Amino acid sequence: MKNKAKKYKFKYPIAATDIIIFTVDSSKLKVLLIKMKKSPFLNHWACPGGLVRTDESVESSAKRQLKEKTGVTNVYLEQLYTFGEVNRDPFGRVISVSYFALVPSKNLILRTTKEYGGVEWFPVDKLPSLAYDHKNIIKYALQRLRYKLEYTNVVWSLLPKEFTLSELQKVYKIILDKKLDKRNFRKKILSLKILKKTGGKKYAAHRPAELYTFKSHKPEIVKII
Amino acid sequence: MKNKAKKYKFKYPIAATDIIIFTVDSSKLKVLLIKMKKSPFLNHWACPGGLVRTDESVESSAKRQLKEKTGVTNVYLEQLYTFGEVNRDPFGRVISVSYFALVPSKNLILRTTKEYGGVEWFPVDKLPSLAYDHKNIIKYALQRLRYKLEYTNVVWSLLPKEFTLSELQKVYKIILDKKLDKRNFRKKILSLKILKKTGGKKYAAHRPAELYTFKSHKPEIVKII
DNA sequence: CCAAAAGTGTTTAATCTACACCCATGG
DNA sequence: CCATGGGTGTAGATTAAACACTTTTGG
Repeated sequence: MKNKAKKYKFKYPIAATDIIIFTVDSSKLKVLLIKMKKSPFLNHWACPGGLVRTDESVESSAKRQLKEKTGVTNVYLEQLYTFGEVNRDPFGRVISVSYFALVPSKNLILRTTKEYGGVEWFPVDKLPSLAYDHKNIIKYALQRLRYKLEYTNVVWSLLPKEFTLSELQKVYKIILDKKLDKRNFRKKILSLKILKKTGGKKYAAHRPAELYTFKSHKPEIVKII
Repeated sequence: MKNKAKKYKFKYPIAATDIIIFTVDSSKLKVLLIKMKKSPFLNHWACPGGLVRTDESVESSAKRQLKEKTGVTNVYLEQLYTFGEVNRDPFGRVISVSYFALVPSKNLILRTTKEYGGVEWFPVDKLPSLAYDHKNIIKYALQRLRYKLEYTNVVWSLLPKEFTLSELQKVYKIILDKKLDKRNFRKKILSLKILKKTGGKKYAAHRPAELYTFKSHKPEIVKII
């Protein structure tokens, strides 16, 4: 009965946020996870998250979690889905409003707290044992991410301010996991008029590449692929 | 202080569901609303909804609300968005997980309870004064509905089992609010192989129309328009 | 026989797909 | 001078858009 009392500590379900944070790094799509120290999820990993307070909106809560748990601020953040199965959380009746975040790979300043056993990036195709229903949530987030890349301009949130067309194409290749024809990709992306040349070039042991930026960093619906 | 005590009756925000129920009837897209009897929303209208209990999932809660408030069961129901602003509900700190439902126009068996002042269908272009942030929620639901009609087969949930191609086209015309070429529409919808002829015909004061049904009543991604 | 909606094809424009070679640089 | 990735165009296939007349029934 003690257990049950604990389980139903609150008269109504309480709300939490969980954030699926993606980046592209070393030719891999990665997700940020934290290591848990509490049974029954000892040494399992979870997406950062926590309870929503009464004095903050759900979105503010997600931003706060993101900052507190990872030090990440000012990134693309979008509500994903609300998971509300009765037994999804063994610690209590918690409804999870999930968000997904996209960060450029250089913003990888990770912060850890003693509450958790660590913070790490994992390639999405090599995930460790996950706590709660987070395996499902990540799967769902991945679908949404692929969709977003094909139908909106949010890929800007995964790239540095200036980038080459090949770098842009590579992000698409990694996330969509399919080959794209270089000429067709360039023709298409340039025809959309969402990029502009910076005038700069990236030098390397081959012909220098033009650098581009996104004209706008606001989410827009654009059919890209 | 009494007020404040009431407002913060719960240590954490509590969760509710709100359901935006659409139908097409008399050449209008309509939404089901219930009339409120409590100040500050006396005589305002709201989408049906209510608190999520600890022993039910969020989706079950939405289905329960739908049944209790309107008598409607067995309809298309999809999670829409979770609205979590701090001051969206003057009665307390409530997070609303919204759903949208699509019902065929003949399932209009409305039920009302003494808790509310009435239940009615309103055309989306002639909405009454709405409680809470429900005007926004309906606007959001409408966007989603239009998207769903263009990119999935869920239009089946707004139609009777058997229908003519003209009836199908009319639903698209009403919801998307744009003219569609009859020949192109038929060519396209038939090429998708999602319909089959029933063999029956609908008779009227003109040439009889072939009746069709959807092969599948499961949501699928299909580019229709 | 008349009114009303059902049903049906073709032509043109736009978009998508496949595909191969030369260029500019660093080392 | 060579290895490496950057940069470019065209032809054929597919898909989308515009458009008008004949058919079948009820009344």
